[in-house]
Amino acid sequence: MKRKDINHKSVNMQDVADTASTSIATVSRVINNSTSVKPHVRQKVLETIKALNYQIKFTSLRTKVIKIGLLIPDIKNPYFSILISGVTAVSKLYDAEIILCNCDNNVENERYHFKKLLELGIDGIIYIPFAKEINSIVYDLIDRKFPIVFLDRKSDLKNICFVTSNNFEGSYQAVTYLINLGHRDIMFISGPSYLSTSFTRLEGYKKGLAEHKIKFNPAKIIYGDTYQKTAYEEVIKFIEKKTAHFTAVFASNDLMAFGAWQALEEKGYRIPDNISIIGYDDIPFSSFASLTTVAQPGYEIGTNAILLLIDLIKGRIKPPKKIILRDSLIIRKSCKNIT
Amino acid sequence: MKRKDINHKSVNMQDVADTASTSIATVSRVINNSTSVKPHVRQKVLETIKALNYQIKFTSLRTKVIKIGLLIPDIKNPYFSILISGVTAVSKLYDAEIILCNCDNNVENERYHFKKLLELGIDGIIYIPFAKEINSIVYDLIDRKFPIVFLDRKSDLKNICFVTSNNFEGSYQAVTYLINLGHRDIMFISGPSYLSTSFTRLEGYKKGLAEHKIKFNPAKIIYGDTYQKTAYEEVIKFIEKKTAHFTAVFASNDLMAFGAWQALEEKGYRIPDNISIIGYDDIPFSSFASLTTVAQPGYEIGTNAILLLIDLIKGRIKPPKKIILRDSLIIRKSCKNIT
DNA sequence: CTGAAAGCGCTAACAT
DNA sequence: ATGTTAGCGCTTTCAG
Repeated sequence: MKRKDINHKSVNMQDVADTASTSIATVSRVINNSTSVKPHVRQKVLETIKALNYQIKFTSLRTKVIKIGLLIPDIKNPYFSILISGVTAVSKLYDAEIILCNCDNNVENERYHFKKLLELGIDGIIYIPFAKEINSIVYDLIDRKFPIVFLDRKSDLKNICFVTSNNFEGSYQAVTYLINLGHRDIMFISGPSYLSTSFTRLEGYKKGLAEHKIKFNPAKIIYGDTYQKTAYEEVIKFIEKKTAHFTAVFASNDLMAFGAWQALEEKGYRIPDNISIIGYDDIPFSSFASLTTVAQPGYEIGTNAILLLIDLIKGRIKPPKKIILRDSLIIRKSCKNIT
Repeated sequence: MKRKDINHKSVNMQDVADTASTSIATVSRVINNSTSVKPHVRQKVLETIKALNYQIKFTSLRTKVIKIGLLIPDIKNPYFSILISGVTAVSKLYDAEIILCNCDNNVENERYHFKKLLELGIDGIIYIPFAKEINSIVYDLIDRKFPIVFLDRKSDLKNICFVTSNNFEGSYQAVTYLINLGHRDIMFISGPSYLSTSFTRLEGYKKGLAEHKIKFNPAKIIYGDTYQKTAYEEVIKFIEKKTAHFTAVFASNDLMAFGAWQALEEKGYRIPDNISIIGYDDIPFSSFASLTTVAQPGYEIGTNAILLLIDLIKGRIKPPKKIILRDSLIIRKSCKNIT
């Protein structure tokens, strides 16, 4: 899409200078309050700007606004909305421009967006990985020392900056809580195993079991894809096949917890009377549904990410740098003591 | 934030031209596949680009990518997430850049974002109004014929483009459904009355009552602010004060429906046994919670909005232009027949 | 087919 | 205090 297709001829700074009988430099000075300009000249320029309805623009190629690309796996996941609200809140403080890229959990989209963002001349990227394979573009960016911060994924990559939360600890807490409530058969609904969050949460789950001498049973693990729908379907299957006995479900995110909840209700179980459920993320709905869950500080992850990115862009810090925030168990009413 | 603060010196097109022993114009031609370039020259240029790790950029001031500002009242509202997903899906087809602005339901933020967007030289704006007063900047934009499309608000403004859905019809259907189920005392939780959606939905509610000879009782109207929390609080108050008798609640959005639901449960009512509830929007959670609701085609509103905006930007159409999509009642399990 | 040069809208260095 | 001019990184005439 080229400018020439666009129907919009507007008055520019030179026009203002001309009709105000001064130079373009002076107009620029007035607008930027840079060096002092004689009051009556400034006055005149200001008036001319109004008169011509000139739209001030900071589009010089020399001095640019910070442009940040925000790559989101799935805009419809409420957890990411919270995270975005953290990013946008801080962006205002720096007058930074946030370019939103929704990948819809699709690797092709991700690749497309990386390419386009780079072509747009962005200054940095906030990246939430979701795919199995790290996009080759990403390796390239890291090599080039391009400012990029990873979210929610520790990864084996060297020399990257990331902010995440302590998923291991959060998961461990959740499982321990269930065990203390008397549960020993705990179904775990994992996200895709290649995501560090999923993996780490599963590890936390295992540690919780191990610490209470409960044998880990792989049959009790379901692999979902973060979506509510898939979790629902998998749990239905699990129940129909009578795969394994369980008294509690720990889902790797709230969306999947709700999918499981729905499936269980449909199969005649009542929550928490027959089955206890814990989720992860603490999306807004979880409070409504009284879902006990592990809260991730999504907003803070967002604010930390952009702050870190800006430091990177300004060259104030160099990778690697990691920020790990704390997750915390929020006890509500979806779990029952069965001792 | 100025470019000079930014730590990033990169190879540019001139560098490529130099080491490929050709001119910058030729490099540009190769990149844009514009005029034909001799195969071996093209080859050489391509190799040089790789060798130097040159990042292709479309940042010329002459030819620009379409930049669209997306002003969202509240990114945390799942309904807007759906809408955004519609916008971003289409944006890809045009390689358009979407600049996300989250207003957090705050007029100052809205003003800030309008100002900044304009300064960034965007080509058009997708605007979801939420404030009582239309920002003065907006009048100015309309006067200037700046490409802007309004969402979810019909408004009294002349010569604007908007896309919305038939809220009147949707609301009317919902109320009629409740009435047919035997409900005559229907509490209505409105959004802010100055929003056309709120207003129109209230009108639909009134029409539904009128058609069945049920007298409209203002005492049964609660005014919320779109948030779940406020609806919750207002319903609690309503019940405690025994303001009016009701057997059903019709909320102007799902978030508020859930707020009401929460309040009712807390006060000992069971849904739908004692009270029936209908919402509006059909956010993803409503299906989980089995909330009967009026579905707004958020995704389609988003796609239509950006399509319309691009037409506006390209000068293919002129305001006014309105697109009105259809809302439809989704019957689930939050309502009960009480006849 | 290709290079030189003008120019997009603005800022900043340099004169005066 | 202000005007002139070079340039940001690229595209696009215009010559040749």
